Amino acid sequence: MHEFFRPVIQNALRSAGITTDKPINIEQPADKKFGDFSTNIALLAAKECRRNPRELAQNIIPHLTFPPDTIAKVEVAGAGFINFYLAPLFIMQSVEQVLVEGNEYGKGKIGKGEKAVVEYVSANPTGPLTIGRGRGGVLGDCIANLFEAQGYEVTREYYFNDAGRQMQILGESVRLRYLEHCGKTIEFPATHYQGEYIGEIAKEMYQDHGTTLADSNELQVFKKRAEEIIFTSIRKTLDRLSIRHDSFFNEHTLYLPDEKGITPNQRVIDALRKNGFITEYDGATWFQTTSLGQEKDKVLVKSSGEPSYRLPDIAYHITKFERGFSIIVNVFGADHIDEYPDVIEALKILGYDTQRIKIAINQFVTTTVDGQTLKMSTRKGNADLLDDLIDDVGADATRLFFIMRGKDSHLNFDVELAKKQSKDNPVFYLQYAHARICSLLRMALQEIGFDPSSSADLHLLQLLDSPAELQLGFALLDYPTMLKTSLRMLEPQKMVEYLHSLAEHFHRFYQECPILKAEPDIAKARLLLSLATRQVLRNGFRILGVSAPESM
RNA sequence: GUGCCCGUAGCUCAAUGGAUAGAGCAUCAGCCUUCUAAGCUGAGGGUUACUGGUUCGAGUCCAGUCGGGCGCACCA
Repeated sequence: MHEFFRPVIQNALRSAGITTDKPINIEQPADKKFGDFSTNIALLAAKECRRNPRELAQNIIPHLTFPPDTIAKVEVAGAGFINFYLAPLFIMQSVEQVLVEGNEYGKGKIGKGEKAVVEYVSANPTGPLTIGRGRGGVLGDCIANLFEAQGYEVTREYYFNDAGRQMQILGESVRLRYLEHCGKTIEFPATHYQGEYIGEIAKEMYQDHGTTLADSNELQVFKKRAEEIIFTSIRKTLDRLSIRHDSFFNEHTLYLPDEKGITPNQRVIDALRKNGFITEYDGATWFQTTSLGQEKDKVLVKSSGEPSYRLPDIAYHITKFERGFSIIVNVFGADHIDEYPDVIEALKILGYDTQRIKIAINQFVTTTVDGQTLKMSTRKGNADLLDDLIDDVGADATRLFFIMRGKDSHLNFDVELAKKQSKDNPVFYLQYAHARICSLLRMALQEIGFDPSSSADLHLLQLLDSPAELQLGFALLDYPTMLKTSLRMLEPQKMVEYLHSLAEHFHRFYQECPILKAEPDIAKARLLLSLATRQVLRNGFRILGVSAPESM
């Protein structure tokens, strides 16, 4: 809709002889009495034109030329806003569009021909997924959906590392527990993984191998088995939430030499060195971030000769550029907040267009059970498990609760609320609207033989003109804009809010307007409006990954 | 100490620099012999943590203060 107004206003400014370099903003006033849309261009341009904003607005209005039957009223209000009121006919014609386009309604083409990569979860296989990871997973999945809805070719990627120190400790942890099963007395270090799952893996290995592995100091067998089991469990958990990935990128590949015998990691070092950002001291190789104004240099290669995580991380991002992605999105939790600035700096030095990289950071999750707030704890056995939460409240509530707050807000996950089968629970509020429409349509088929697949009577929608109907119709035509806004902000929460208000508009319409008892043409028109609402709810639910129940 | 995020109704949270700061829950008052009341309508509830600044206009941007969270490894 914003694209509908912008050129018209642009032309009006020109023919009114007003020149300004200010952007033409199209807003949707919070209060409907200020119109369906408004622009503040007269306020912005007033200063450089040396004119009173209201007077300027009055001068612009006669030059606005809209297509017929689209705009009902244009007026100047407040300090100099120009407010637009849509014609009822225009609104209802837009509703027809919803029904014509169906599942495709709302989708855009701005990403056509562009490749985007969205990286999320990326947990190393050292233990089961925690609730905190779940939030990032759902956020990433929804963001990927938003990109797809605008026509991007999206790769959903999971970056992991099955080498490295943490995995070493994992193997060691399993081995120690295994030795316990073999009857040995061991000392289990506090630095190792404490979770019960370690013992379970060890037990399985004991059952398969007896004590035959006890004398070997070889960690590999323990590590391998642990990795397999844990990765399988992670993917199972993600699957329960319909979180999927197209690509699993193993950090290990960055340690492998190419045809010329050079590893991607080494190439990064070489390139940074050529630019004068590599120094060596204390036996290690450093990224000289002090010359970028930071307090300390950052280790790229440890004195042991192994790269630190930072180096492959840079190399990894280079592969994203080399693989032709024009948009690179990274989703991660607040605990990784310090991770990306160095990567960005390095990429900038190496000449990559870092504007293409978008970072979505989600703040932490606390859970409330029985009014008691529990804090997430890491690397202890008592971290809250995502699987337990899904068991408790179900996949739909888990997904929706994770994204119903802005990603920058700390999320307080009220487990009791998520379980409630009542109106307090936002999941039910949304799904109920959908189920209610389904029920209505079933009844309509029975009572008046309404055929939802027929498009013959679409024009009847134009009969509708009550406030409740028009507001619902307006909400429907707002959907494509919301999708774009949500993507621009990398914020699926906007969609949750939108769908909530859409459901609200529907419930009000349903309350105020009798449907099956209305005269036949009106009844059909209202059923079509309901059908369009159901369509938009479904399309929105698909973006959020929430199911659309036919009855409740 | 320092980097990032947050501070808005009793609670959980909204508000692309715009108009009288909004929802839900909770509280109170109404609406079912009628298409799902898991719904709708209405009322009360605010010095947007504080102090300055920027401008036609600030919850929003800038500086500082006070609170809370997360980081600040030759772990990832």
